[in-house]
Amino acid sequence: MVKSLAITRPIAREKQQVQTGKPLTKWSIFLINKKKKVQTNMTVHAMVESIVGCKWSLTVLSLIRQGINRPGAMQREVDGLTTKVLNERLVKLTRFGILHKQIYPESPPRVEYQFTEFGQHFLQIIDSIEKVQAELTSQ
Amino acid sequence: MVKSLAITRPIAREKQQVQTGKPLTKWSIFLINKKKKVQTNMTVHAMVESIVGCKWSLTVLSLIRQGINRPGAMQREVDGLTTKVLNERLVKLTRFGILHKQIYPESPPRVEYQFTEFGQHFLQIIDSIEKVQAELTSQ
DNA sequence: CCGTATCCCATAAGATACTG
DNA sequence: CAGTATCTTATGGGATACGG
Repeated sequence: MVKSLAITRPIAREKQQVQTGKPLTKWSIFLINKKKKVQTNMTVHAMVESIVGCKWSLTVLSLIRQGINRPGAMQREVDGLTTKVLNERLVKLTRFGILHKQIYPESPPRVEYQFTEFGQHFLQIIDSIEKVQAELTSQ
Repeated sequence: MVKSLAITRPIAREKQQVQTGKPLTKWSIFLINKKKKVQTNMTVHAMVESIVGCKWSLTVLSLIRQGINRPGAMQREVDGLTTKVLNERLVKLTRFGILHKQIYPESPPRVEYQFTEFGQHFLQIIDSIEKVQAELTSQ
């Protein structure tokens, strides 16, 4: 008899965190749930794992920072990025409160994503990655 | 007829990178392979994804920085970290040249991990994560 | 253009047991 | 103590098609 497998992968881990509210460390941050903010015991550490653990997340964040902030444009820019996955990432980053989704009621529909104030904090992490990259390259 | 699934997850991505040598961007760094250094077209971006994407990696790096650098001690410190996964992470981080494995030929055997000079660059990333955490907590 | 839905399968990580 | 091996299962992400 084998016990059921623990939830382990990034997206699953996130769900688990939200459900159980169990912290990895002592801090808490906010996670946006539908229309209200719900406090959960998720850490930046866990958030970073959950985000970076998902393929294309860093790519998407980089793109938006470069000003490529419309889904269609992103897909055109990146080879191999499918609609489904792109949307999953955008939804997730939005749920995390890192991105804000701006919908323009036009025809054809237009949507733009931008960093929230909260999300801007995360850019530091992207920065540090690029900084390391630069350091290692310059040698 | 469905084509074989592309290799997509962190560890798999790493293998793919090493095998094909296809870069995600224009930079190259080193990956330590057995006893010689082999240049491969892996980027810090990809490396970070591959590392952080794996559960417990950040935890392990944090532990080592705190001076908890022996496998047994790590396991005692962290709840839920199994031998198998811990070892997988340590091997990987060592292969990446981020950690150095120091073996003391004693009995009982003693092993200690420490950051390589190369690996110290990565501490910036951990730092930035902790900085963000601190920023978000202090509000 | 934007988003959702379905199908599919290689695989990450937990559980467990075992060796030097 | 350090590390390996085997088994297991839920799931991330690609492919594809469809709807507003």
